[in-house]
Amino acid sequence: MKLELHIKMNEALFLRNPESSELGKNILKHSVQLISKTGFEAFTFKKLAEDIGTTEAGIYRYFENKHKLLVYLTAWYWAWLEFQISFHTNNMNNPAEKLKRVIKLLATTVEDDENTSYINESLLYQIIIAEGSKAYLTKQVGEDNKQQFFKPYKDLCAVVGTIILACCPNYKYPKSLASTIIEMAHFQNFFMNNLPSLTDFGNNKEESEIIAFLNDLVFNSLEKN
Amino acid sequence: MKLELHIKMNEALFLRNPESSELGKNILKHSVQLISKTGFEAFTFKKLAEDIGTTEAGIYRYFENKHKLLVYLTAWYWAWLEFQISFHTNNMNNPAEKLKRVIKLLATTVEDDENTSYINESLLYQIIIAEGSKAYLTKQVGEDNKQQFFKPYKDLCAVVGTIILACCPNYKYPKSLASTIIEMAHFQNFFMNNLPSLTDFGNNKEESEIIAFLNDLVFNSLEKN
DNA sequence: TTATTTATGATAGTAATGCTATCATTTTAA
DNA sequence: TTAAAATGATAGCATTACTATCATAAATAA
Repeated sequence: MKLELHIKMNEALFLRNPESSELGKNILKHSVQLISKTGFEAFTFKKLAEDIGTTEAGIYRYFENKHKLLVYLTAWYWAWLEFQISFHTNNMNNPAEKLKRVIKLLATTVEDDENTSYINESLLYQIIIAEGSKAYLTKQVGEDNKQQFFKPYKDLCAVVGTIILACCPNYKYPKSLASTIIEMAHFQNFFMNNLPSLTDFGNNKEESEIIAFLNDLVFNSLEKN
Repeated sequence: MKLELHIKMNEALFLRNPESSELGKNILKHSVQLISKTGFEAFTFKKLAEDIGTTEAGIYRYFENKHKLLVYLTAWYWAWLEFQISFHTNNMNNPAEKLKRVIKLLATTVEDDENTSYINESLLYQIIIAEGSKAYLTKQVGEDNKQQFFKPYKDLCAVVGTIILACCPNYKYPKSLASTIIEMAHFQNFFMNNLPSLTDFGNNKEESEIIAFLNDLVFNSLEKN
């Protein structure tokens, strides 16, 4: 038995649904590879087209510009992660255990699920860490938000916030703590690997230490309340 | 009496020292205005030159490219902030009070110090919030780091880490907590104003609530240890 | 003061980026 | 089997991201 997970994406993110054709899937697949290789700044539709063996115009039929493509990929990731979380915390009745599991999922390098899709989750995780914030750190964040581009991120944040409240109903900042955990899971990883003196993990570079830090941070806050 | 604070910048950040001439100072002044107005992506040296009333080539004599200029501005900000912190926490002997003061300084919109310089600190603070991470979220972060471009940020982080340790000598993650406070002071502000459902401050949009959140986060962690 | 370096302004030019448009050909769906 | 839709090939254009040249103005040193 093989079930394929399908994530329904916001239609305003693309001109033509990239999941509806081979070329579209290639765009997703190769853009993940190319962005993770060159970084988002140096990434262009021309290079992507050469990579795939199609033309620039071909890419533009699917995505308006590279910003939309980045937003698409990040939205896909957040939606995928929310599913991972709901799957892996299913039937857990202790909210604290649940929250620990969430933190672990957020801060652990994902392995590519070879079968699932044309998207390499492992490379995408690297993109999220290094480029993810660029999806919303723009002047258009307001319009993009109106079009619900960040809904998967907000949904994930809401899910985490709900678990936090389940742990500690009196806690005053569930949503801010949720966004803090999510962002820091990635930033501490980026810092650990690139600016290690901003972290306490420079020597071992172990994800497990980031997880320990986040657990410490979160549970000290929640137990106090 | 009027003392002017002077920040000595890393010479590898510029081709010609922008503080050494009127044109240079204009570049700094107008780039802060223009970046905060248009965002870093839409900001170009051409537009900046028009703004100032000079030519594109003129700007290139000072800065290699706009990335270096952004790194310059962020480095300036971190150095300036470190001074503010050392000034405002001077002679405070209670480390917890000191840390509270630091959090407040990090999360409070700065007012432009009209006199100090050609840099509008208030606008620069907005740039740091919305564009600051882009200074290091690049493929060149390693090389930039080798050239010490992020030293002011790392120094600030070290200062905050030291205060954290003074509060609680057993605490295991002083540097990671420091970078978390610094990043979150800005991200929660950005979220509050642009993606409010990621925070608990969407209704009032008060900086004081961000400060309260960060204090809660930090001191629960430190008191526990 | 003059001579000389140094900074600026004006102008040009070039390769790459970020698109849009057209049209012929192939693929797919009715 | 025919019409519709997707792709490939090519062209073009405005903007971006630079680099180069040369004349002039301003600062400085002899």
